[in-house]
Amino acid sequence: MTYDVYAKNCPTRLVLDRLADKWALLVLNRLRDGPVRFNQLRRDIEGVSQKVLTQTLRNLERDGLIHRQVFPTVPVTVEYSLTPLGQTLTRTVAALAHWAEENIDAVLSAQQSFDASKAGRAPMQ
Amino acid sequence: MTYDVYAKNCPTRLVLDRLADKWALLVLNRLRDGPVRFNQLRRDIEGVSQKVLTQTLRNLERDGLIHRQVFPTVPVTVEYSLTPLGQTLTRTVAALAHWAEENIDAVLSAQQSFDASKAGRAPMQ
DNA sequence: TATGCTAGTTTCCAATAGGTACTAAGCACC
DNA sequence: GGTGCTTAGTACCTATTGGAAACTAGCATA
Repeated sequence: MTYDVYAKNCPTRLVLDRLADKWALLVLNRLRDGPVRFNQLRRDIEGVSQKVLTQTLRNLERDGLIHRQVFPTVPVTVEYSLTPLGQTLTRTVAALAHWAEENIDAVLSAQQSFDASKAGRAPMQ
Repeated sequence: MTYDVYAKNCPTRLVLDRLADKWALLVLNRLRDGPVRFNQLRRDIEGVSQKVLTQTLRNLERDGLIHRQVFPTVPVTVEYSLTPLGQTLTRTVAALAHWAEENIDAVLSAQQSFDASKAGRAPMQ
């Protein structure tokens, strides 16, 4: 059986939904170089709240993309790392982040000329 | 100057925000093979509402990723196509969609075993 | 005893997203 | 003249998201 990302209710849509998440992409990319602890992720990925980071990690864990390991130290230590499945994703995710860094200038200037040409009109919603 | 996707307020974050959007990814992927009209996109990408598709297309146009061409036919025809900048993205986007189709089975079984192991506990929020 | 650490969980509230549905414009067709 | 087509714009209303901040647990340190 073949799946089709364009089809409604197709399971691949669920996967794409998960991947189409800014925080999830940043987390996956950050885990490329090895395990990282919760608060380290929180510090590295600026702007993510504790609650949302927890939710993101839980979702990624549920999807089998990352592994959560608890060390009974004091205070407790929790390390997150990529699973083999997650590792198959990182090449693509890194490419996306890399594209963003490479092409940001082109995007910003496109936005400026777009906004300039639409100046004065009311934006939608 | 180098950009850092992990930094708050970094412009690359804006780009990643835009790409981390299910509908945007589906639209970009759908435009790979050539120009497509508005209602054709609406039919192909099941589940997207008119309003959201319009917003998505406007954002992608603003970012310089797609081109909007109006033909003064009756009724009016509007064709969307990838810009050269957008074309540099399609390889990555297609890889993401392809990954989703390839690894859906692994993800679904991971979800099932995760849910089974957590059965009975209350979910967060 | 009080404070702090990690890794969350929970509650409350505000902002945003998104769906439905109505409207427009301009012409072809019946 | 009324209806329909395409591609929107807009209003209304609700559902979901997401932030801030307080709370938990268990133990170490001062």
